[in-house]
Amino acid sequence: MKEHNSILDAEFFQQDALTLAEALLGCVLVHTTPLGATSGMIVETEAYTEEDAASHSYRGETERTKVMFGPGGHAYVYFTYGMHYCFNVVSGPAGKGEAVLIRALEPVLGEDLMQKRRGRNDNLTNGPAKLVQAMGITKADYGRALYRGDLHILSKPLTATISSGPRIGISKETDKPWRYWVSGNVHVSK
DNA sequence: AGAGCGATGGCCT
DNA sequence: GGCCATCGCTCTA
Repeated sequence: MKEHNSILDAEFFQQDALTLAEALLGCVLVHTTPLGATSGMIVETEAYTEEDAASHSYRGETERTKVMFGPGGHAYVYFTYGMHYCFNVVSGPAGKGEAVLIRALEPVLGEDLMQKRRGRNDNLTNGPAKLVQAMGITKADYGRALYRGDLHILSKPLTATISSGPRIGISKETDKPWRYWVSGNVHVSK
């Protein structure tokens, strides 16, 4: 049994994307920058695998997706819709192109800094691009190790119930219930 | 409360 | 050239 509130180690991220997507619920994402620290409990995730037509890794390794094919425990940050970034946790062993998209957080620390970064005082982290902005994550964090350093995840026991269902904003593989969220949590997107 | 849509750029066919 | 793992504003109710 892992110690509560300890930093998730490299081994933890070697789990397959579906297992990891569920295991990350309740854990706390922490980012410390010169501006201060922000953190939030992960309340919504989505799994993407190599055999999955909705996954960026589906068409093989490219310059953009190469980190997905590396070992688990690194950040996959991608740019979308011309103006937003999303943050994924790479999962599984090296050679497998899979990752977990972090879709929503419940703010824990540094809510004031989140408000400043977002330029508003509501809807801080209830969506994948929103939480990236609130946490101060950028494209420079692409490939960054999450098992050490200023961007990491703390293990946390989750007492709440987990729900699952189809992923959001995709047009393929919509039958796969690979989106997981903390049941009833107000910060889940939608 | 919910639908419609514009902004804006990289990636893939 | 078309498609997006999005967000937030605006319009209608």
